[in-house]
Amino acid sequence: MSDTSEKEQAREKEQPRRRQARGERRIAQLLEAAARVFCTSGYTAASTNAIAREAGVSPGTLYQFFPNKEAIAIELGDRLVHEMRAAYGEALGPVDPATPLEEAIGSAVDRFITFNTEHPVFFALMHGPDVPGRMAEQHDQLHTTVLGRIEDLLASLMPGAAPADVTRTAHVCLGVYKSGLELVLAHEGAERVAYVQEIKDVLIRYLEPLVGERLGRS
Amino acid sequence: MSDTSEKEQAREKEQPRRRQARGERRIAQLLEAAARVFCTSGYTAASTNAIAREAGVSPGTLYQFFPNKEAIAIELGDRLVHEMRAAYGEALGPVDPATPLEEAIGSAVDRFITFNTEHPVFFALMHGPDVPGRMAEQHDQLHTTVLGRIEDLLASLMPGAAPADVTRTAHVCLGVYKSGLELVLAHEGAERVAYVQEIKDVLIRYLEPLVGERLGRS
DNA sequence: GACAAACGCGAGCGGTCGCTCGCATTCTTG
DNA sequence: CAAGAATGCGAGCGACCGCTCGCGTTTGTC
Repeated sequence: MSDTSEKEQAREKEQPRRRQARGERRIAQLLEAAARVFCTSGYTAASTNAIAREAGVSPGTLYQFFPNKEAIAIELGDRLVHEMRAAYGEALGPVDPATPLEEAIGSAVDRFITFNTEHPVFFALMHGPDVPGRMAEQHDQLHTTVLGRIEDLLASLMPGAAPADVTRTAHVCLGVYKSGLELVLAHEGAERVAYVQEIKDVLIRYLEPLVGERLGRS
Repeated sequence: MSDTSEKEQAREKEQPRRRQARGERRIAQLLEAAARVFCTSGYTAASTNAIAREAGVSPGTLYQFFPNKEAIAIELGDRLVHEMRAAYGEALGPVDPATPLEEAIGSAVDRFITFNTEHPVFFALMHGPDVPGRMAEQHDQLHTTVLGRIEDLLASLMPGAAPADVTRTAHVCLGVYKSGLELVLAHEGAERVAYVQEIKDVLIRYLEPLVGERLGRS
């Protein structure tokens, strides 16, 4: 009964499908178009017909490469997460205890701000309240991963704190970053730079008292 | 030609319509139902049929009292804003220079958190990325008002700062509050209280260096 | 009690959206 | 070149949504 569908699913994973170069190009083209549309309309309000039109193809062509609307966002999200991990995976890695707090926060914020400004669709997809089923899963997974990294980083900075406090502090840091990112994306040029500095200031001043007992320089 | 519609519009403003007590009750009932549905689904995803069902009436009855879906949210927003102004309008009023920073921030945060936890639909309506036309206006107006209040308050605390810096600081404060509110609403009991304290800590530590030159106590 | 206005109902209209299907075209393979 | 697979098209299906309309019921007024 379910043998067929299971086997098909398995084959889908192993051999994603026989594709020509043209097909791969169309997929990239469609994902770029989807990123633009998602950016301006959000996931739910974006229509698949609009994505196809933006890509300059027919709705039928879109569904040649994606089984449904959600799969487009999933694939887009997967590629973004992959790219983020490849480029900035170490941004939240274990921090050198000799590094001053300002420097650690500054470089982490800079890396993530750079990524988010270069890929504004990332914020649109991961912040929308509308994302359905499978996408929420993907979102939660990334959220948990990032949060875990921040917790580890914080735990190494404030060794005496209770786990619950570390978790709470991590949530606050991520929340501050997200709200700051919204402000950063809403401004340009010098003002944008100033807002980036504000994020760093907020985080530094928030965390400094918590890591006060750390070995100071000199 | 347009005479008729103009007069009707004018009359609509002056004499909102001949209503029976039953009608007023239905309106309140419908607004409560709408608040629940907006809370769980957001504005766009909420269907007018679902609101009517939640209120236990037919779609036709709903449209007896509201010209369209947007008007429901508008009316709900108006009542919430009115209630907020009545209850907490002074929360961001001119601050007594003798009040310590912690106390000023603490009481302002407490007031707004109380309002938002008692009316969760307020956050849902004012934070959703989906709000259409007229509602965005209402949202912007409130946003501008609150921001202006914060700016005035900050200006009195940091007299030496440039206006652009005050504006930026106000945006950051509001952003921090909003992201904190999200965390507060996501938790309950003791943990919720702890997150409220975190908001205060973030704001106090962020603002303290900026108002350092203020007259200190003793 | 008579009359009008307000209230209440729910089938259904017009429109959009996600998605399909039949068929034409292009590419790969032998 | 022939055959089959991949690609491309766009009209349109089914579902849902905002909203309407005709008609029956309740309420206020004289």
